[in-house]
Amino acid sequence: MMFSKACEYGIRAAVYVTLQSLEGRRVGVNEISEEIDSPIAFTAKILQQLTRNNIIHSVKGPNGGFEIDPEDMNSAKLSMIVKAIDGDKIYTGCGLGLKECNAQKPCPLHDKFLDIRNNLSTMLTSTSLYELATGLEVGLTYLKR
Amino acid sequence: MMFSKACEYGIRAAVYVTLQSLEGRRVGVNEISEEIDSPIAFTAKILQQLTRNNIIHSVKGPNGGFEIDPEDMNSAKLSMIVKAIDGDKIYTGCGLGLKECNAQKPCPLHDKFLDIRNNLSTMLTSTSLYELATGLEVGLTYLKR
DNA sequence: CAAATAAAAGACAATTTTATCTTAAATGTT
DNA sequence: AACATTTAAGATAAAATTGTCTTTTATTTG
Ligand code: FES
Ligand code: FES
Repeated sequence: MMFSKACEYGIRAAVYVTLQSLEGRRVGVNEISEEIDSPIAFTAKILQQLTRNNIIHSVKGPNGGFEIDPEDMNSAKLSMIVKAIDGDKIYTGCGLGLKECNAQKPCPLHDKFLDIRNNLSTMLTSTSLYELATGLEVGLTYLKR
Repeated sequence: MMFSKACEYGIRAAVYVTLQSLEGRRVGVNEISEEIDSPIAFTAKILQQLTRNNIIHSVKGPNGGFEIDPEDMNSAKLSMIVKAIDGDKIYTGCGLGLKECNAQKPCPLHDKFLDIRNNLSTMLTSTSLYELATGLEVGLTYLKR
């Protein structure tokens, strides 16, 4: 709706990886997709994207899996995940679908849309994986239902 | 990105119909899709939806076309179009894709997402077709580029 | 080194969204 | 009444997104 399905899974997966890395555990695709209730093979693809974009880190072989360096948890923002998976149309696209959002030749919704989009953008660039994982840790939030 | 393509076309079409109805002109699908730069047959389908939902009015036959009663221009809000075409997942869906947004068992993004969503929702329910058409009328905004 | 494990990569399949085309129904004009 | 015009409806088609399956590559362990 706001994000693609791939992006939703990507965020949930990244948050779960963060939570587990906080405990020093590396996690595999099977566990991840189980815990965030997502299609496993599709989730694997998405984790690959996150890895290629250096948002999380992967290790092959026995006892391998995905992890995120605790040092990076705070600097890893939602905006990075969204950009890696959905691209930046959410930041640069016109709300009414004109080629590009352009203040010189704005669509009728431009001003109002820009407002919303800036809110969203600010939220995404200021929210870290660490922040999201901590709510989970204390049982206040959920990644599946 | 935020709205489906169908919804984008729907809003642009509705605004164009409003603009023309302001001048007392009824407009056909061909002219509409020309003026908003959208695929014609697809646009026709979308206009059907808007008509079925009583957002605009259609007249068949020679000199027929689409129009909106000037009395309705102010009460016709963007939220109606979005709801008619994209449904209400934009209002009730969870940002991270959990079955439904639910404050009792919130996803990690719930609070922040709700904020954005409320902004968006308020914007959509308070913006009328009339308001959007007037900007166009005076040449400040555009429906195609 | 061989075997087992786990991610990476690539081909393929299903579903949804976007888009087109054809026929039918309604309405005004001659 | 016949005809032209224009929306409505329904059947298809194309493209994009979502999802699966198989093979390859890297790494650990015995
Ligand atoms: S031009 Fe449409 S949102 Fe800026
Ligand atoms: S539960 Fe996810 S947005 Fe409310």
